[in-house]
Amino acid sequence: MSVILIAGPTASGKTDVSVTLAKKIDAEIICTDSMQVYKRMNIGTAKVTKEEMDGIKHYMIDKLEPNVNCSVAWFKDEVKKYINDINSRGKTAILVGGTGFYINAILFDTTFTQDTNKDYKQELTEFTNKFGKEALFEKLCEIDPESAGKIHPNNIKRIIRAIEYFYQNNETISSHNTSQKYKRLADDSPYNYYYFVLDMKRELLYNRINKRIDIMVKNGLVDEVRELYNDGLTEDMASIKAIGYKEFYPYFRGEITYETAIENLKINTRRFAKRQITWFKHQATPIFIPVDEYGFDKYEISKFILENIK
RNA sequence: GCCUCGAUAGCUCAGUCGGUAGAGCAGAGGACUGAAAAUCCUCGUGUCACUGGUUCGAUUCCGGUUCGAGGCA
Repeated sequence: MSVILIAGPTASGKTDVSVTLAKKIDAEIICTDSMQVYKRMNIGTAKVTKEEMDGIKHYMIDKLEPNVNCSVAWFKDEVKKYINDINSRGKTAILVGGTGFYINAILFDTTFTQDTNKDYKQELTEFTNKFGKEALFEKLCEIDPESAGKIHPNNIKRIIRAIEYFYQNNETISSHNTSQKYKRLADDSPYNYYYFVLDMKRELLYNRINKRIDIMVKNGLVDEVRELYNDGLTEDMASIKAIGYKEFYPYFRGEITYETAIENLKINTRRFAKRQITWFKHQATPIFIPVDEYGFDKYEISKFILENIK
């Protein structure tokens, strides 16, 4: 089974390139994006529109209500099913998206055992609020010194997961992570994959981000977010942690100005793009395509991709 | 025209009783395996406006110039 991956930071032009390529080779597209799965979040997530799809089938979009939290394990299983289905019909699957963590889970079939224990996680969160993060870290040091050496004491989220993992599996998360990471290092994938990342000079990317946000706002982003806000969706939900959404909540509450909200949105998007680039550079081994050197020409870029998958 | 205040990092500013400087923000680098658009770590950035003078030594003190803000005419 073979898949083509088109990844890259936000605003790098993935949608355009992927549809152009899909039309060329009669492929179908699966979105590997942690936020485009949510319904009612269209403008802010830069979700493909019907027109942009141009007749190409897209999957993993609008799969969840914004009040349901997505998870990698679920996402991976869903994508796997779609890949199998597309391949069984003799078509190629193109995975398009910027969530590197999800992409790796799919590509190297990360093993996820039993469901997470939300109650226990909640318990640990309450413990932290009561006794402090130092006490939480102490706990981890006792049960899993190896992980304690890898996870920074301030990274409460990771510490909780490590403790939870040990509690559930009686095995340290560090040994689990090592075995899963090995699959990537050994390039042990169930798929014959071609992995591309759209890349360009940082300054150009930042200009595109700033411009795109202005367009999103013009297209009604604020109204889209306000609807979610008015419907009682709160900032602790995974969906509302999305960039383009969380920035407006303080504005709706009157805590910051409209201008500040927009500026925060731009800053957060730039930082996000930077983190994405770091991921692709170090947690994956893709072929980087300097799209600026191709004049952002989707046909030229598709041509390059085709030349590299033979 | 005169008077006063200001000019220091990309931005907002602090500071140096004279020994060439530091905060916040912006920015850069990194980690990452069931919240990942999340979470977390590390790190700088300089003709101290220009020009004379005093001084062993001036970004700092004194004079002039330029620019900006305010005041008086």
